[in-house]
Amino acid sequence: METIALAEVAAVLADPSRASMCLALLDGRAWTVTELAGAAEVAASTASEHVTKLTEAGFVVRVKQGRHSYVRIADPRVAELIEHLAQHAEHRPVKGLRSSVRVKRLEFARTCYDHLAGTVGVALRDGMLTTGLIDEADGLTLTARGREVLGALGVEIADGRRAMLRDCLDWTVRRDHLAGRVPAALLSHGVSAGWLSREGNRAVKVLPAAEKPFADLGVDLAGLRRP
DNA sequence: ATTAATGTTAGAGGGCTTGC
DNA sequence: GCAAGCCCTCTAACATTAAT
Repeated sequence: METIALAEVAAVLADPSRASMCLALLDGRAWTVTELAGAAEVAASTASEHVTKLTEAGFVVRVKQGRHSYVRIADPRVAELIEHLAQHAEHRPVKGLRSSVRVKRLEFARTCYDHLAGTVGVALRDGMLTTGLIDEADGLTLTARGREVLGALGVEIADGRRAMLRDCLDWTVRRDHLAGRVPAALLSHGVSAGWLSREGNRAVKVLPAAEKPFADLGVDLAGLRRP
């Protein structure tokens, strides 16, 4: 029974068009069906059918707003599942200069659904551990000092049942970065505060304004090798 | 009210796999 | 080899909504 369910779920992601749509949705934004059709390079009607299948499988949710139908990842756990599958897919060698540059940018800093991943994401986990802002003695927890520093930086952590902090394996660096409400709030605030800028294809640009706040979080951005 | 944009559905075609 | 079935994709038609 479970094997049948697993096969059915896997079959939903086995289609190249649906896989392209899921990867596009990993940037955390809500996409219209037309935008997803463009991302997957299929007709809007085809995209609409794929969105229906992804919705029925629980991978995405559809929100109707006027004549638009917005689609987004249903749950952060779904995003992490897709991210982990991408980890295997990205094992293939990169061809061409443009692809190589794109991969290098993604390796340095990118979004993993709603939080920061890549070299910067991993450095953030290391830095916050080293400076005692988080603790992993009894699972990942935010320390009192961590709350204080984040509060001083203006990062407001949303309430909710989702875990505050958890590890998320990074497919480029092959080490853990932080997932959960805390890193989600940090990315959101980082973008609005002008520390970070979301580029296309999930890449994140680290702006000069990020140097000071990231130093407070134990990350020496100048010491990280940029692409 | 009309036009344009967007999304959904039905039906058909093509490619592939499977069973005979 | 051939028919049947499945899956993916497309066009065409239609419904809905926003813009003019």
